[in-house]
Amino acid sequence: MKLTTRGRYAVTAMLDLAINGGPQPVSLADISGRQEISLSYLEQLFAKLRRGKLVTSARGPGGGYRLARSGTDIFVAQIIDAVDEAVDVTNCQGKGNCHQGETCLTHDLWADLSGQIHDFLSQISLGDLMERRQREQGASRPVEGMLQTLSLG
Amino acid sequence: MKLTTRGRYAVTAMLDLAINGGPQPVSLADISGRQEISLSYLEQLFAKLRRGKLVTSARGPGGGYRLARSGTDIFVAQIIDAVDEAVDVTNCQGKGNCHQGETCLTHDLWADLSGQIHDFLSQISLGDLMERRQREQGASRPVEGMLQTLSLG
DNA sequence: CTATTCTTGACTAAAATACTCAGGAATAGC
DNA sequence: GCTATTCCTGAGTATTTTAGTCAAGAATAG
Repeated sequence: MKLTTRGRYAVTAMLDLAINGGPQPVSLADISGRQEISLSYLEQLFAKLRRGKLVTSARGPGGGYRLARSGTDIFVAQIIDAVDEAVDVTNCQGKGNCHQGETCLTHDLWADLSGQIHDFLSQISLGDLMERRQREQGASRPVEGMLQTLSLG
Repeated sequence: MKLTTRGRYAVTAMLDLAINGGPQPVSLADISGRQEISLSYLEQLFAKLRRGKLVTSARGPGGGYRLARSGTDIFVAQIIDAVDEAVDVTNCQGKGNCHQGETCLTHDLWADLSGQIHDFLSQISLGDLMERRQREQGASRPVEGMLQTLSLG
């Protein structure tokens, strides 16, 4: 699990899709305009999102991308996984040839740690993010919502 | 909150310090040898860790670094914060001049998200990691432990 | 047909990462 | 005081990643 700006772009774009899309597909040009992400960069990201089966595409005029399934069934971790291939956590490339075993232990440890983060992000769906967004637009009050539903704040 | 290999190096090095250190300081050369991290790179990392008041240093022969306080009081989030300066999450540099307000919303959203991860990593101390390590060495059984104490698995 | 939109691959500029190198300052032990 | 050890700092550098361009093509709605 890596946490970079690319993942942020992808989550943002997917959320745009969840908000502005529906039965009709949304073109990358639209997302590019709204979110100020370069079209070509979006093309790269959506190629990966499509391979990850998170979106489906329709070519031709009026075409674009749709969520492959309901936003309540697409999770932040899945989006990040699709665009940010996992880091190789081990120095020994998983061969386990770190001499005293101690080195490898810290590697396992880090792998577990990022596993935990992964689990955490697997609990947050696009639906959650949309829900929270609406609540904020109504009340113009920050945070809350998600923090509570996720019982971590 | 960024999650990169640099942070991993830092956590690994700090854990090495927690395990192999005590009243006596540990030299970077030792850590370098054990963890196979280049000495010069460690020097850079520890300069930041020292500025972050996570370690104290002693020069001269027999010198090295010590944890600035108990391992149970040093948290993974603090280590990562010390070496990986936070990302600027907004496109608008916090000016709030994203036109329709919608753009800014997704930014806030991501900021919250990484805030959550930050909170999460703020719950894991070096002490926890050491404790878990011992449990594993004794029982040679993976994961468990931390997963439960953190009530997230 | 034609304009639109996805699809792909190759390429590139800029930034970040993971280092190296060189010198200096402090200090413990002789 | 000398010397070896260790931290400390800054500058530089090779590699990788990121973010983005460019060009050509395929599908399809109208």
